[in-house]
Order: sequence, then structure tokens, then C-alpha cells
Amino acid sequence: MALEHAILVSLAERASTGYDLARRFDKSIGQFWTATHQQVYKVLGRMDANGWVAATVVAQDARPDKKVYDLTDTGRAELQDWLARPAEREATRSDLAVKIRGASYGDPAAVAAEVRRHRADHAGRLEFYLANEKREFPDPSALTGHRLHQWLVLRGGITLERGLIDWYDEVVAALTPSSTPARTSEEDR
Amino acid sequence: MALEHAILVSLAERASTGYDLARRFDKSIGQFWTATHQQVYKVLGRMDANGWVAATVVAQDARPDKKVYDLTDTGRAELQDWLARPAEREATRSDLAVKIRGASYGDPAAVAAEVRRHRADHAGRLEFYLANEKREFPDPSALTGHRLHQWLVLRGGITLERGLIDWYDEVVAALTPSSTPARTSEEDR
DNA sequence: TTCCGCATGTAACCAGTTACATGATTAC
DNA sequence: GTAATCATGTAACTGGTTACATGCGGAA
Repeated sequence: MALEHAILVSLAERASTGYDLARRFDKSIGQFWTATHQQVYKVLGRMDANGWVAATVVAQDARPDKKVYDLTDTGRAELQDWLARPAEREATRSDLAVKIRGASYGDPAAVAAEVRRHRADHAGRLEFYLANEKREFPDPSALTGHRLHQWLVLRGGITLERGLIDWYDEVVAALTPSSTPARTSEEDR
Repeated sequence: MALEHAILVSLAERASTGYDLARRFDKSIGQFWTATHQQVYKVLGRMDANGWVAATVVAQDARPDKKVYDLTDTGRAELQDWLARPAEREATRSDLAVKIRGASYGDPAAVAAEVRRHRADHAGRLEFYLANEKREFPDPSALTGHRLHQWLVLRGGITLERGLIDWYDEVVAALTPSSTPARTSEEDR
């Protein structure tokens, strides 16, 4: 039950339409919280009914009308309150880890290949984050306020991606019968 | 839809009761997949109906009867098949990250305190994993087969916990106005 | 006597996913 | 012509959580 709060944070940064929120959940915020547009609209409706957000209908030409949502005072108070409440430790769920654990009940080489595929995927994502960091936060030491906090979350993404990549490398090395003990290239670090 | 498969892996390692499976999901397997006993019983029922597992009722004295589940050939085939299928990239969800991102809309110091709390929690968990590793896998280079795979998953847990701790340290440092620039102790590394 | 471990479940609920639906404009 | 972008939604379903329920035996 935290999509509500992720939306509150997102709207605190900038008033937006459901459509736009959904897109933002594919990008920066989506690093640690994702949502489809359907889910966003549903929750936004509930939040509106609760008085946490309010919509302004904006007519556009050559475009469908849109509802721009913004926080109400109640919403802002709820956000503040939520920030002070303790957060649950989040349950990590990983299909791939379960597959690694079960590798000997199938074909370990196939599992290794799958790990390699995920390794590449995460390497790409890491590169994307690093490029973002360079572009958006060229001078981290000068950051304060919400820009600093945004950067910190990006740092989290970077650190976790690096961890995953390291781990996947370890797994691939252990699962590959290595006729050549040469390691995979490190070009992403 | 992967609790099924986590259970298949768990049962491949050892036939067990639902109760026992649920407990194991709090421990080793639970590192990357958790489940309550209610959920386990429900899924186990479905798997039984599907013919993936079969139960043997064992009467006990001074204890309630129990149903010991084991894989059927169909279940084993399904497990093998699943291991060869590609795994989805798992969506990371973190309340705490959302709070960090939104810190300036509340009290950043309170968020920092919360991060510190999680830091301690993960440090404890890391210690637990490291102790496990020492106890259960004293000589990793000698490992093969499913013991190797179990160790690899434990390694993943260790790597990810370390990453989280590093990140939390970075966040705490950035969020704390640091009259004393002394870092928090490193006793967990 | 009170709590913990063993052992199994049902029922209600909630969050999130997938499929389906509409409709205009703009870029290739 | 065809796909992508903007823009909003409904409906059915699924996976998982929370609350509730039962009952014995042994340890503190």
C-alpha cells in the first residue's frame, strides 16, 4: 500500500496527469516503484475520493482533455505523516535466484545462460543510470534539498545494479566449466 | 506465479510438510522468496490437484498428523521445464527509497533516522548470512552440485546486503548535517 | 498457567497485472 | 498506411496478506 505515497511524492515534485505519472513510473521514480497506467488511474481515483489530490480539467486542442492532479493540503499532510512513519523491510523476490538454487534439477548451463542474459540487462541499466548521473547531477557535492534526495536514490540504483552484476559474474564463473578461466570483460565497471 | 516453482525446488531438496516448507521460506529459501503458511497450503493444494506433488499422510503420536509432500514425475518435469524458461526481470520495490526521494516534503532528519534503523537491520542480516556461510560452507572451492548452488544464492544475499548497507551509509552521510564528519563504524565489513 | 512448537486450514480482502476499449494527431 | 504519442478508463483475474479457527504437548 505505497503506490499512494509514491504518487504523493511524485505530485509534490510536479502536478501531473495520470498519464504523465504512469510515464514517470517507468523512469526515475520507477527505479524503486513501478505502476501501470491502469493502476495509477485506479489509485488516483481513490486518492481523489479521499481528498488527497484534486484534479483540474484542462482542455487542449488537437489532444484529448486532461485532468491535472495536484496535492491538497490533506494530501500534503498525509505525505508528511507517512514520511515519519517507519517503513517495512521490503521482501526481495527473485525468480532468477530460485532458478540458481534449483539449477541441478535442470540444466545448469541453461541457467548460467539466463544469468548471463540478466547480467547484460543490468549492465545496460547501470550504464543508463551512470549516464543520467553525469547529465543531471554533474556536481553532486553542491546538491541540497530534493535534488540531493533524487541523486541519492539514483545512487542506490547504481549501487544495487553493481552488486547484482558482481553477483551474476560470480554465479556465471561458478556455473561455467571454464575451459578458459578468463573472466568476462569488465567494460561496464 | 513463482511460489509454485520455489516450492518445487524446495521439495526437490527434501520432501516436507506444508508447515515445514513455510518455515524454510523464513530461512534459506526465504532469502529470495517468502511465503506465509496460509499461502503455502493454498498453493500446495493447487499443485496437488495439478499432479505436481503428492502427499503421504503420516500419523504421529503426541503430535497432529502430517502430510508429507513430495514431487511427482510431472512435478519434476515441470521444474526442469521452468528452469529452462527465461525469467522476468524482477521489479524492485522499496518504500524506503520513495521516502528518501520525498524527504524534503517532511522531516529529512526523521527519514535519516529511519535509514539508520534499516542499516542496522541489514547489518544484522549480513552478519547472519556470513555466520551461515562460515558454518555451512567452510570450503567453497570444493563445492559442486546443489550445495554449490545454495552457496551461490547465499553469496547473492551477502552481496546485496553489503550494497544496501553501503548505500544507506551514503544516504545517512548526505542527510546528516554532520557537525562531526566522523563516519559510522565499519565493524560489519 | 501461559506461551511456544507442531500442524492444518478457511475467508475476506487488497494490490497489482492483463486484456479490452476508445479516439484524435503526428511522424515515418 | 501504420505505428507511436497523448489521454482516460473498465473488467476480470491472480498472487499474496491478514484475520480467524482449532487443538495437543512440553517447557518456563
